Amino acid sequence: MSLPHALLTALIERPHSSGLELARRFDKSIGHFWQASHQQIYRELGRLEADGLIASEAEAEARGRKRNYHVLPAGEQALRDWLGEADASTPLRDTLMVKLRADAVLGPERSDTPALIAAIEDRLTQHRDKLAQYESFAVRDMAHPDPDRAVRIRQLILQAGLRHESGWVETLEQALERLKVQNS
Amino acid sequence: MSLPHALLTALIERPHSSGLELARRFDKSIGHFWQASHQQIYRELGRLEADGLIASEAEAEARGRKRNYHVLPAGEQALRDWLGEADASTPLRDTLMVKLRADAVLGPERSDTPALIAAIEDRLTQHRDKLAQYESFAVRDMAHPDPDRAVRIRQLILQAGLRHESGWVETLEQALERLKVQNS
DNA sequence: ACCAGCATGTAAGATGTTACATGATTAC
DNA sequence: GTAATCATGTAACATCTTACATGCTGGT
Repeated sequence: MSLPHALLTALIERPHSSGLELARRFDKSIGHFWQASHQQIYRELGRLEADGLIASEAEAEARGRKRNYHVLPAGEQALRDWLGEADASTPLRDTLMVKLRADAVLGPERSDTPALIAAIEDRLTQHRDKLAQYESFAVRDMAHPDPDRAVRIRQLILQAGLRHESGWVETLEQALERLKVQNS
Repeated sequence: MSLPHALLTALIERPHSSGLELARRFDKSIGHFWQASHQQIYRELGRLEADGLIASEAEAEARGRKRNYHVLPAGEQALRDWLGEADASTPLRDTLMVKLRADAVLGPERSDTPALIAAIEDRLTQHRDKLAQYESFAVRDMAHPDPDRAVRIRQLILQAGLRHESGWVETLEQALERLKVQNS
């Protein structure tokens, strides 16, 4: 589970942030590889504060008031310790693979292959859009004349995203090709 | 959510299966792209039966007795209907990306890069193992002389797995390369 | 005074994980 | 008969999603 650590990272990168500001950043940069809703973020910020890893400077603890957090030394240490923990590899887990298998098992007569083709085309559009977005980031990012450590790591993460999306585009294009031939 | 549909697919493929048999198959073929524990499977089988999508032939409803299920017409229809539903694209979501970003944000002095390198090497081993496993499947699968519809779909799914794992191997190798240079 | 948007939360339910409990069957 | 294993579950908890509730702030 990485949400608390993603929040610690985001707060070290930009201290004095509020929950909503963090939620907005999770919709952009961080969100490209770790997603979280604002409800999750508020809950997790509460836990991190209770655990003494972050603190808020809010005088007023009122409901609608902005609360800005910063990371305490214990929080930075927790993040550092976490870097060395082993994590299990993310297994492939995707509904479309299940659908393809269902189509194969049902067979051409009992399946509804045209509907599946439409669903795949929809997904393909999503991945192509994301891929285009990443490519525009890459153009901006690779132009860096003398990238430092942080920039090089960001480039690395971006390349992982590009690989992920172009892999899906390739997979889905192949799927369409095969399903359409067999359906005509 | 695809677990019920994955179970329907598995039960159409091999009717008269019990919960434990399904759980074992989720550790093999189906499990390569959709995972579920036996607890989840039992719970979901109960729901599917309550919803009238599957039925069990067990005379005795006793606790330790084997219960074999089969799919009812309503279940097959539910599966067919599901094929056309749109699914959201699986976003990249991985703890190692968060760790890389944390390392970048902490900077060379405050991070523990050697620990991160060890964690990445551990992950790299996992993905290489999986990749080797998929490659051995591929050798067996691609040898098919005249693949029918079902076999071609299985090959497609396997290629998606290969792409996924080799993508991770590539990403992690790049990460190690960059981190090590900067750490020496 | 009011409204739009900012900001923080609560509640309920689905899903997933971990640990444990219990009955039935088979091999010896 | 008893131990191992097969087979089905329960319980507790963590996570994630969806929908909703409430308070604050700035513009008109």
